[in-house]
Amino acid sequence: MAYKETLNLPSTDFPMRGNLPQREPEIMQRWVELDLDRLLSEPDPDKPNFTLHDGPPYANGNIHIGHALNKILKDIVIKSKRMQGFYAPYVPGWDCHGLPIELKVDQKLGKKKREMSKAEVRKECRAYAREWVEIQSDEFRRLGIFGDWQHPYLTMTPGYEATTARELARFAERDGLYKGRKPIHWCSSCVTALAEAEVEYEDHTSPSIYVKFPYLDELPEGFTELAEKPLAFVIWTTTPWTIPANLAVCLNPELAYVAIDTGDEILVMAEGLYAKVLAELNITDFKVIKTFQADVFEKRACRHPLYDRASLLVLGDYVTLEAGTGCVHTAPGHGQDDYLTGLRYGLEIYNPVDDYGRYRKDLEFFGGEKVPAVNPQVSAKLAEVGALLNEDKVTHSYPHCWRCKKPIIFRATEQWFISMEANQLRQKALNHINDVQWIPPWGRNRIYNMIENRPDWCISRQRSWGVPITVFYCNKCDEALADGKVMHHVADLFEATGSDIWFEKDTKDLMPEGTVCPSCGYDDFRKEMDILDVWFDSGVSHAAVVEQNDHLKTPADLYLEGSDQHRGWFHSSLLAAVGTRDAAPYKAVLTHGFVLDEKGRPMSKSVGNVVAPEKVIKQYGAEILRLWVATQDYRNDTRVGDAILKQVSEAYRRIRNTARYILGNIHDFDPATDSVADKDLLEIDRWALSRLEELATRVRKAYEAYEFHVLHHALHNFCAVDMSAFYLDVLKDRLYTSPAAGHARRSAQTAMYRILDTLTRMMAPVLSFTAEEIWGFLPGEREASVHLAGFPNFEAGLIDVDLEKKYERILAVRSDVAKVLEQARTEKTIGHSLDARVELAADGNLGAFLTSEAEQLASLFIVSQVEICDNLDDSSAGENLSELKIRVSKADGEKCSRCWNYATTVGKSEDHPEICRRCIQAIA
RNA sequence: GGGCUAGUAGCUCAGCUGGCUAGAGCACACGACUGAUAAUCGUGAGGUCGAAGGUUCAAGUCCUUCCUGGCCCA
Repeated sequence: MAYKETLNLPSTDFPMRGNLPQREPEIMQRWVELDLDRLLSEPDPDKPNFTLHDGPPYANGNIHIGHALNKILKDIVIKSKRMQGFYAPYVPGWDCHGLPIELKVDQKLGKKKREMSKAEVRKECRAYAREWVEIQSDEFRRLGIFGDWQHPYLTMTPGYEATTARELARFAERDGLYKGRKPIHWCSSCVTALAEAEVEYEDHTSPSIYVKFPYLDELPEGFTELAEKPLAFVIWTTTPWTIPANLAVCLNPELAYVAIDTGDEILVMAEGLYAKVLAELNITDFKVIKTFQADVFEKRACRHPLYDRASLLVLGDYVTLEAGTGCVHTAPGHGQDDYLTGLRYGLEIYNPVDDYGRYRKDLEFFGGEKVPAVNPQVSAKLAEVGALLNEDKVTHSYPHCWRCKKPIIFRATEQWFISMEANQLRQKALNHINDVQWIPPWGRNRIYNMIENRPDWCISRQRSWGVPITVFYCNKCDEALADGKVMHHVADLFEATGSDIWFEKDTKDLMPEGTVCPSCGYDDFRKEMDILDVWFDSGVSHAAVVEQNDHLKTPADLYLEGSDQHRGWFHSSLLAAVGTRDAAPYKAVLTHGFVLDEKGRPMSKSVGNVVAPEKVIKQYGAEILRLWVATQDYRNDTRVGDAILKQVSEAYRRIRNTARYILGNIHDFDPATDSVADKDLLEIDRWALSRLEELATRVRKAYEAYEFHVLHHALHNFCAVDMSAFYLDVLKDRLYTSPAAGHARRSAQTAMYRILDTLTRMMAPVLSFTAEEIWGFLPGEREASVHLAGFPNFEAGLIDVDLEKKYERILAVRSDVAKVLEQARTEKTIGHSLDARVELAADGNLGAFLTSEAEQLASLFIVSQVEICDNLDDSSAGENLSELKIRVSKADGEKCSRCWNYATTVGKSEDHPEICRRCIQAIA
């Protein structure tokens, strides 16, 4: 027992268990004391700038796992860039305006809201957003995200709002801004526009009518047989009140249509629907006289059944065979598809219904009537003119107002748009897309297709919580004044006090003195009460943040968000920048997938499969969440759940224990005085450093390519396979039993020290807490924080390809030996591998190789003796190396009670009868 | 319905321009050690590469169709 005292056993205070939920806050405290966020935000003119511009999360609710994934990825990018030698500041931001917050505040205020002014309600919204910014800020910091948290950007601060207004002014200056119409959900009872989130779908009984639209154009070539009788296209609708607004009938160019002779007339509908329809109409005597594709009728005209105007035949692929006739009644002012079709064909976005849901007075037949109550009258009128084929009732899901619970309508209203064609915005945006690096590359096609096909950007919202659209209307001629100069004037006012003044000040105080209406010369105006789409807010962040912050560089090097942002922020940012600057706001765009549960389903409260970051942090620690991010190939969707997190924490423990073991074995090592020069290192130590350098190279490349899962697997594999299972295991004998300050032990310590130093730096961007913890235990002079240090430089001299080849061969032999040792263990010949004596034999090349390496094989196999024989009869053949013969037997001699190797020298010494000669020399 | 995208062992990932019995690690089973010990080491068992066709001397890798997911639209 006394001999144990002469060993150099590992010793460290570095705890085996991470205890992350407790320890992480302590490490964060250290970062605060070091003032790391500020130090890392300080510009460093000697370093190239790398700007990752943060996409602002919405300032409402606690963060979810998707936020965690996004922010951790950004943090890994920022930290790795910094360690690669960049100055990489990170300015986090929040999206603060918009409907969800307004609705929450509405709820909170309840009846009180009615007595409050718009400006007062906005103050409540502001306070509400601010509250969540603080909460989320803490939550993000708890994840170990570094950034300028003292100076985040908020889309609701005066400066930001001023920029938003200015960017809008720029669009106006370039004639990119115009007023048009678009159908929106409208509640005639509440007299208000509704957002999709305020619409509830419930069952509702509506009329169901079939209506004939008489064809009155020339027939296409080859359709003469249809000229013999009156010809009509048959539509089906459940909203008769929209018939007065009908401007077109839409057909699907992919579907076959038929003309049916019913005796007195010829009716047209889709081939796949006519049988069903005719049955409903009780028409039994008919004949299909022609089948055709609809495209020949494109842009030919029917006559409106009630009014003396055309209803154009148009094409649209959204027409289906699910219901109706295949000929779709199209009122561009009253439906989404209808609207888009209307735009494509240049139809008027016609809406004869006022804010209270009444037809305009001048509408023939129905003026002043309320919709949809007017439905029976419309049907009656259609019957009267002979256009109604059938009337019935149908129950279907229909939108209702969430507040008053009444059915709502779809109705075109005046809205502000950014034109996709003015200044060739669309084409320019498409061109710029091609100059951006999309990671993964398919992102390019995704956003390209969207920009190519999207309609003009509707930027107005009939809401309170947002940046006002800073235009005025002449009180005399009603002309809109969207003048760049005037708008810039307003923006300057916002700069000082924020956009609330729009709702607080009188109109004349918001306009430059002497402004008159350009069309009538009058000088009395009213302000627009609509606000801007929040996508416009965040879309101008390049102007409000990147351009205005001296620490950041324009255009940003990288935007990094979920793949839904091809439609969202990447999209609006691109349009906002190209429209005003003719440049993309980013050089590269990186996207990640969505976080799903372990079965690959989206997370939802109702399914009960939500994994909350907060809970993971409490149970495992933020570090495990960070490592989880690095285990997943985030370019696809990622999965998370208990089993996966458990697996991640296992991987974590392996890395942590490897570090701990090394720390324990270098506790008496001072790199400044005890290091062994490269050329004097023992062979296997040189091998270990060669492997390390290859790992570092792979890891460096993975960081550069943003392939963090590659780096994690490489790191983990290195710890588990190269280190733990081989190198560190083999090293034990040398470390424990040789003289503490002798060359052999110092050589091992030198290698181990360098390995851990490199590993720690390499893991720091991912395992930010643990790397910091290890850093504090590493000996030698070093920066106060690993996050102030850099990645190690590439040392080509450490890579020794020949040596690695040699060890590859040794490891193959070792693996074969291990199998035979296992057999011996099963047969109870040995327990520990040191109980064994191994005999090897092989012909030719391998035999010569083994003979040349004979000296160190016992140590590498962790057995007591290895002997190379000429021939072995009763032996096992290798599995890796079939020419290899292996025999295992009980080792010769006695077990040394100090080093546990068997040796014939044990018992030969009178002074030390229990230990071997090697140990006697070691303790001498 | 459209645009984009994914589907290799229970899990997380490799598998380059088609070419040796499809690889790691983890988890699992069994065993060893008790000087990394709520650790460590060894061995083993896991895959018709989503399915079906096709091209080829040869396909996880190329082509077609289908199935099942995801994001965004409609």
